[in-house]
Amino acid sequence: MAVTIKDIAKHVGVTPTTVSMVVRGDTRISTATREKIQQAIKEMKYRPNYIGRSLVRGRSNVIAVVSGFFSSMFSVEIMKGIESKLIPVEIKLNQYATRGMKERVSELFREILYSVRPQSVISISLKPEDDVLMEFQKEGVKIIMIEESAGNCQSVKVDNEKGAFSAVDYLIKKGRSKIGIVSGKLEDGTGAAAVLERFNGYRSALSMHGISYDPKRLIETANFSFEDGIESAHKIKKWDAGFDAVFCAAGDMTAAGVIRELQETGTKVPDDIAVVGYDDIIIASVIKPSLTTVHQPIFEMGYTAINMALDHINKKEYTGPAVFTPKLVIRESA
Amino acid sequence: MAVTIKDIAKHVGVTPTTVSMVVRGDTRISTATREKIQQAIKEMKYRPNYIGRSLVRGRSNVIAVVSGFFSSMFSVEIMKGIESKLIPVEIKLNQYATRGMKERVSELFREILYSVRPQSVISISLKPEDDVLMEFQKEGVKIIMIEESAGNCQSVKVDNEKGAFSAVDYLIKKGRSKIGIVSGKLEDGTGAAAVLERFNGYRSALSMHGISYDPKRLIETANFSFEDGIESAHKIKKWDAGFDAVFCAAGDMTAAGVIRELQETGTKVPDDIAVVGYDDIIIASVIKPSLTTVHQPIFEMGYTAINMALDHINKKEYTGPAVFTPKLVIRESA
DNA sequence: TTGTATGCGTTATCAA
DNA sequence: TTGATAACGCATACAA
Repeated sequence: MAVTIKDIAKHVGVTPTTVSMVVRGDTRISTATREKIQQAIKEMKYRPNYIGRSLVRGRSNVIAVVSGFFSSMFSVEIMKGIESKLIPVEIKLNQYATRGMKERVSELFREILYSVRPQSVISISLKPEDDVLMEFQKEGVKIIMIEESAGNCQSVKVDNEKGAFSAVDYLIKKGRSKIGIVSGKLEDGTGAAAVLERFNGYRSALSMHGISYDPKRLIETANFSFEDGIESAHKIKKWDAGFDAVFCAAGDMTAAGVIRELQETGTKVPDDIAVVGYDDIIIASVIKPSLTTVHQPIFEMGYTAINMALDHINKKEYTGPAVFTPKLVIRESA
Repeated sequence: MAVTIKDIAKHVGVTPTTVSMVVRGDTRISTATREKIQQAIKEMKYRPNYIGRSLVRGRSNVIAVVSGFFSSMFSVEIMKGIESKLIPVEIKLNQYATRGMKERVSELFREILYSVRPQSVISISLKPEDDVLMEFQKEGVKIIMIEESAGNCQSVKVDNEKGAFSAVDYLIKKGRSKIGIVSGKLEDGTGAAAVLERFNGYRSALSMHGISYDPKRLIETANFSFEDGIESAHKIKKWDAGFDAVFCAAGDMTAAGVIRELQETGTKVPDDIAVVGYDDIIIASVIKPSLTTVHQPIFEMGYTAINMALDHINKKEYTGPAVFTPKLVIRESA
């Protein structure tokens, strides 16, 4: 069996209480006793059992990170930002994925709240129902929302509308007018704030330039995948509305699929159809033509989220940026 | 405060023991009592506190996944495989990253063993020292190693030597003879099993065809990154050894960098220099020319690892594949 | 079929 | 400066 506080206490000839105090760095213990105990801790290789500690404190030293999938490019980049922060070893990062099951979101959050009892939660593009949020507040567990927001939660956001606007505005200024949008599902309530905001940016850029919106140029996709892009390209070629540009709000991976399939079917990018992506993941600079896209400071968002979480744990007030501005990166595809 | 087993017991008029038994599905409880208790659990929204449960069981319901970085392509694909398995909600997936600090590997594993007390550990390309492995065995915590192996651990592997061999063999049969290798650091002890095996595959393919190995055609890189590829391309152009092909054992991302930079500096791929990658991540089919590469069944490896972990928890014997064979996927770059 | 008693490892409160 | 005692929520051996 593992070494416990009791073993140390017995070995040194003090009580568990005293050992516990030394372990936690309480200054009231005399130097002599402290040194004896620290010596024993080293010799006997004692390590605190986090489970016992959590039980008595009513809370585990966990930061829960919740996402639809941790394998998506966006989540990965967020995780990079989170991992770039030096997190104290005693704080655990737990991952929970809904695996795309929207109906499970609230249930998962409740499960995390009551059964895991974390210090705080970082939610990636996910938002549970209002009564769940209330329960979190009641229990004093903070939720940090990335790409979502709610009254009593801190959130880390990018201005999606501005990002989309800048992309479409650019296309129009380059002389394009039959501009389509490849978007995530619009009607889909949960976790679709970003989708809607980008769509709004697209429409407002059009109307600002006096171009009327044609619903035939809206292509909705579900998975933000390369394959979605290929499928979208088929629709673009098939639909009679005609296109001279596509703003791929569904992200670079999908944009890469669009470009690939357009090329395969004889359409020149950007000559026949210009393509602008969203995210600026590495693939954007690797494909040919390289992708003009809206850069998202995703890494920084992850870094910000973990800072907020740690500040909350340390009872400090977070005072840094929380809203990031995306930036159009011009390359070859538009 | 949250609802506990005691609250339920008081409400129904039984003891906590009885409630506990119902929660865990013990069949000895009479239907009448069981139903009353289940009713109360629903009404009062009781959820078991995993911390209490873990304490008394001496083990938390955690599967720890350890990796250098969770943001690497390889880890991401492994995570996809892990996530594709339906994991019972009461089992938690914890992530621990060494963040590339090799000297922290053993310490991190000990920390996980004694302070987290997980059910099992999935180690991605990481191997702690032997005495740490012994301690895990003594505590009955199983380590499942991906891309590594040790006496008393289950491991999930690919035959790297065979994969590298098939790539280089293919290049030679296509008429290339001045074949370089872009590899991870060879001398680097920890976590470098795969690097060495691929290098061996490269050499044995050469020697099988009577081509002598020229150390000037070995380019070592550190980070498996796109930038590493760019740097490698510079060396390829600069070195007097001459190249008509490059086997990029350091992976597709690096291969993409090599190709990009060769093209930028006027070298035609594959006409002047053929390039073969390793991994077959999505980028391989997206770049131009698309990348001939060795497909790694990384997803399946992750899926296998989580199955091994769950089988261990359920005290079943895992009986599936554990060694995967990579397969050369021929595209345009070679 | 249900209850009693005990303990898991740690910390908090209060007393000495 | 240290110790005694109780408590956190749950599970288990054993008794009834």
